[in-house]
Amino acid sequence: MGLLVLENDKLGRAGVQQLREAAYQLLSLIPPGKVVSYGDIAKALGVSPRLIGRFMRENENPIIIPCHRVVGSDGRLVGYSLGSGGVGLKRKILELEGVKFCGKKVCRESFYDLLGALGL
DNA sequence: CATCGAACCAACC
DNA sequence: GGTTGGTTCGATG
Repeated sequence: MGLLVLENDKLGRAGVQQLREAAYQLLSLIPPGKVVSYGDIAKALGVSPRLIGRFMRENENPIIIPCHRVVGSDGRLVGYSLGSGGVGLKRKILELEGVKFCGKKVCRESFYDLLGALGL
């Protein structure tokens, strides 16, 4: 099953692009009704959370890249406020997916244990 | 719970 | 070289 490109010590310019692919894979393997935080992906890939955010924003495949399934570490809805109606829409989509909301944030149990799934 | 400041890393100017 | 992000965490009130 070899999958994902982990164990990167140093990343060059090309490495970043590879990271982008890995990030997309991770996002695509997130089950419906679950979400992950930028920090989780960042930790899984060993990069800074900001980098992940940039990947989502500059993503070229919004179809296979459910960026709306990515939320803040606290479960708060972030992003999606630049080009869309706002986090309100995002929340609606997540609710439709089956994600449980705790007031203004996503319930902790709705988080997908990405690190655990990767064996970290 | 809201705000401020600092850290991280790559891209952009 | 310095600033900016779809962030995060810690401290403060």
